[in-house]
Amino acid sequence: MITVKPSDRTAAPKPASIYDVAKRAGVSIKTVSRVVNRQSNVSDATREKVMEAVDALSYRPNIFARGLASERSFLIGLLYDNPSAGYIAAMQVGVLTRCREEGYHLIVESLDAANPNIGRQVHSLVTESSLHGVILTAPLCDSQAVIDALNRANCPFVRIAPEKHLPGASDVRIDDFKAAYDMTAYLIGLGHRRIGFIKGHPGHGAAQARFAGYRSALEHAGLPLEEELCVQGFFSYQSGLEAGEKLLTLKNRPTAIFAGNDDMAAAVLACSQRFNLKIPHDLSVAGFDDSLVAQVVSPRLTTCRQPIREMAEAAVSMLIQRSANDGPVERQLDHELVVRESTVPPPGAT
Amino acid sequence: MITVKPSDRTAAPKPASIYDVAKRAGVSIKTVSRVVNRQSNVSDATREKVMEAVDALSYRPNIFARGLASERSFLIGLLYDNPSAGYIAAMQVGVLTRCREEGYHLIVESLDAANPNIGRQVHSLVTESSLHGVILTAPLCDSQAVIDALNRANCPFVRIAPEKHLPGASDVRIDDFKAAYDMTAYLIGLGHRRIGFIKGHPGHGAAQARFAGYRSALEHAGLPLEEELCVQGFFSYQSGLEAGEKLLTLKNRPTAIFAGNDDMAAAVLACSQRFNLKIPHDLSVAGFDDSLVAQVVSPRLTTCRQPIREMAEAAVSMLIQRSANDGPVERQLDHELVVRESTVPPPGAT
DNA sequence: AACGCATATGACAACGCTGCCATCATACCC
DNA sequence: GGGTATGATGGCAGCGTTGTCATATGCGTT
Repeated sequence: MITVKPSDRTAAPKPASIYDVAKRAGVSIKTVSRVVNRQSNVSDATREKVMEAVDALSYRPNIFARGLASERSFLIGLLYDNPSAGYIAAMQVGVLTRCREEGYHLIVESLDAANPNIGRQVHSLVTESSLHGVILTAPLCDSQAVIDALNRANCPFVRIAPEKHLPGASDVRIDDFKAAYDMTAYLIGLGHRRIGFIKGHPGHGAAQARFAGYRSALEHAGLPLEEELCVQGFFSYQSGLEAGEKLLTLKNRPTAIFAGNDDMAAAVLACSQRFNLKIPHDLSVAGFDDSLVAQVVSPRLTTCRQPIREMAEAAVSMLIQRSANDGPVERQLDHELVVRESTVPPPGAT
Repeated sequence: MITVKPSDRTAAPKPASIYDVAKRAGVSIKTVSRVVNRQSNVSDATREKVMEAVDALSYRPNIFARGLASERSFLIGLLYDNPSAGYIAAMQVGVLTRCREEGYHLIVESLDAANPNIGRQVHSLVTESSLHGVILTAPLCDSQAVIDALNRANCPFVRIAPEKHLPGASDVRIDDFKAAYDMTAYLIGLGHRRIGFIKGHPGHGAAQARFAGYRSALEHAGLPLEEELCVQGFFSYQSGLEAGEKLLTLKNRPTAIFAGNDDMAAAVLACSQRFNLKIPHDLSVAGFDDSLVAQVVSPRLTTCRQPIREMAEAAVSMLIQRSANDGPVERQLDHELVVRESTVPPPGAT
């Protein structure tokens, strides 16, 4: 019942080669190569002829021949180890967008950051397919072994939203400090005076920066920093549950809780049910990241969006423009406060 | 402040080539090639010598040279167009696992299924990099243009959980009929007698199969199929909201609702709040897919899991084993009923 | 001893492209 | 008018591997 037309299968579908294009355009293959690679020293007339032939034959250079003959592989590697699904998906979209625009292809590899052989794995992966550059996401981007291997292979790389700072690395990130500052200021603006904060994993640079932003905003508003309102979390749902419990059992409980990421904020939501608190009426909750969770919990979370897609695009651009011998670079993109239903003025506010 | 040790950058990191291995093992490069490709007609002694050299030098064949010289590219393509994030991530993990095991690499491309040029895009992508095979996910896997292009390029492909049936395609899927049957039977087993069903998008084979499974389970249990309990949805959250509304305003409302996918089930959860129904106490809700949503809503959804990872692995295996000239193949994997907190016996049950 | 046959190994071209160098024409300078 | 910079183009080797074919070796048969 399911069949294939034999004709579909028999034809040998050889794509057009550079020879075909050269013949059709009446030039040498070398000239075709020049045009295709946008090199100079080709007359406009010739370029046009070649372009026409390229279009007519739907010619696309063979990536293997290209990779073999030149140092340029037109291959970007995306390396990750088991990150959040939404995160990697959003990133990949951004990466692919830019790759397509630039005629690059994307090779994806998932690695185990805990594997002691990780450095060797990365090195052989990179050299064997002479990747043009690689993009690293958490937690791989926080592994010194990976960075070292990449440097050893002289392979440019960019880390996206790394958590720790690592010497010799190029990064794309947002300003976590300012983002947390903005969120806190927004909550203060709503009228909140007692704002709880759930810290992220200590040792993660981003977690620290966010906490610092929170403190700074309080300070600027002339609000005291209260010890009991700042509890330690570890970015996990579970840790958010425990932290939320701590905050909500306080005699003088906060009117708003700002969690270091969305997972922990979602945990606070779940937790508050047990305290019979209506969100946002009795308690405002804010998260960070604008991950998928933020949009599917009820009420949806006010949070701070990292422009993952744009960050990924920026990373590819950096990779394509830069050479391995440039020094490390840091690039910061704008975050965005996403106000949803989980935050309102505190109870009793005018 | 951020610096790179110069030594890290200067070394030219040429990976070992087949020549190095041959020299070290004292054989010709051809013999090395034979060993590496697991071909026959190599003596055990020679094989061992070569293997040792390969290990010592961490030799890995250059993918470009390989792809250029042979028909085999060791490249698997994963094509998709904007699917759910969790879905694509889970799939990718499975694909990567098998690829790694078999020494293949993964190239990912995101395409626009609606683009009229899609066929040409796919064709040139496949031929230019002579992909060994490609894996298609929804909605690309339901595009006849894509299938045609692949067939034209003589490129093997496997579709994962396709929604429509398409002639000449190889598929990996679960038994949607049986899965929906099982879920319905489970609800009946809990004591439910009035079970609402929210249908998926008409025209999607899976949606139809699920509805058929639901009906069949009712029938086997001697329960009547009631028109008013079966409402049309379209797999979207929004459609689930509307469908839920319809079901919950019924005079004789169901004690359980089985939605054709998790998104619609999550919508029923949200919807039931407005009717002041406590889930699961007043109403049991079941979804389908075990997508991320199912785990983050509260209460977490009872649902039916598609083993996406395993399906992806199976797809890669099929691609590696099969040649383009084999006919299309269908492979079915086991689903799994995931019972969580959203389903309990109906109110008033013993 | 001569032959056939299977098994093991190597020599060499080819894959499609780019890098390097050579060539040729043109334009400009003193 | 001879010399020299500059732009446009082509010839050819070589990238690291595999496919094809040739060769060598060992063994059983007659």
